[in-house]
Amino acid sequence: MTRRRAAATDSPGPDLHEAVGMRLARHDYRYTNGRRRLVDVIAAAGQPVTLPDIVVAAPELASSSVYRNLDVLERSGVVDRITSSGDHAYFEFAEPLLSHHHHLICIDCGSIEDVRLDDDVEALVDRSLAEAASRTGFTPTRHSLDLHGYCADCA
Amino acid sequence: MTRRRAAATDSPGPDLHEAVGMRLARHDYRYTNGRRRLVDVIAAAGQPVTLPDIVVAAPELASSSVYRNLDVLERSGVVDRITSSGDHAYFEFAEPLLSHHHHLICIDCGSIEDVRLDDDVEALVDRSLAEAASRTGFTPTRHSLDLHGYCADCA
DNA sequence: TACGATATTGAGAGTAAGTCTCACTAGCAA
DNA sequence: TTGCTAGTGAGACTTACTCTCAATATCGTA
Repeated sequence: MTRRRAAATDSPGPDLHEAVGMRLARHDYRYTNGRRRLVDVIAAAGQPVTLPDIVVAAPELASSSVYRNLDVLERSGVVDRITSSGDHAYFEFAEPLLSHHHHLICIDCGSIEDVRLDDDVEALVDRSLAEAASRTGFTPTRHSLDLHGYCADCA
Repeated sequence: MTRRRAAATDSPGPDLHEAVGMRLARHDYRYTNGRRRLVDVIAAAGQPVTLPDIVVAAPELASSSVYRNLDVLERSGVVDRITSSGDHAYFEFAEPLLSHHHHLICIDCGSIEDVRLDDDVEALVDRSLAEAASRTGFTPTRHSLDLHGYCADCA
């Protein structure tokens, strides 16, 4: 599979953990060893990961706890869940832990890569969407702009 | 739930069925009574529907056949599958049977509404994405631009 | 440091969306 | 009509994910 950027180090700096800890605390969650390990795995992957990816990278983590903690991290705004058409959901750090970006989703193998767009494109999209949403009484929290197609390996 | 447009009539014109039949034929699929009924239900809904929606509207259709036929319709380019974070996948007509649009996805109740954006915004998004994708060898087939947030009922 | 209250963990049972099987039926070509 | 193949439907099956509950880790307080 093509890695779109170099994998992070296995031990991310204290800033990431500090930011995650603050977000958890804001929601009255504890930053336990298991959650710290989970954050390490996601950081080390450097790309959206599935539950099997996580358990392979950290077999000492129980699946049930990983599912539960991914949910906790999502509620705390640490992680975003990406539901593609594949079997598993993908997880990656939410903004601003990871800068704003979008996804190239392979409709064949289900892999997901990140891409970034120009700021002015983002601004225009946000403005148009907000305008369209306000017409229906919808309160937006974020947008997701994904490109579906075939990755380099499956083309 | 807020309907974003009036429901279509229960009997869509022959043009829809003709277009669907042609797409199925192109993939060597037959346009059977069950598939025709399924197309009728999706057309009558006038919004993305889940499998339970379909079975409630047409109890004479067997779930297993509906799943199989949604798959056939998707392969034939008649229908698009929208995987939100809810329990069920949503289905709606693919382009050009339904004009290009995007989704307002409620992160509370999971409902999905359609919205349309200005053509120049769409063009810019397409250009930016195509450019970004080409850098990684990705071959795009379509983009999905969804806005996540709270619908008027859940806000 | 010790303690008590409580959040978290982990193994495994449970749930349910979606897929598969297979005998039967409908659709189509000749 | 006849024969061949695609499609159907009831229900078994798979499996991603959730729930349960006894055991354990965490944290505030003294």
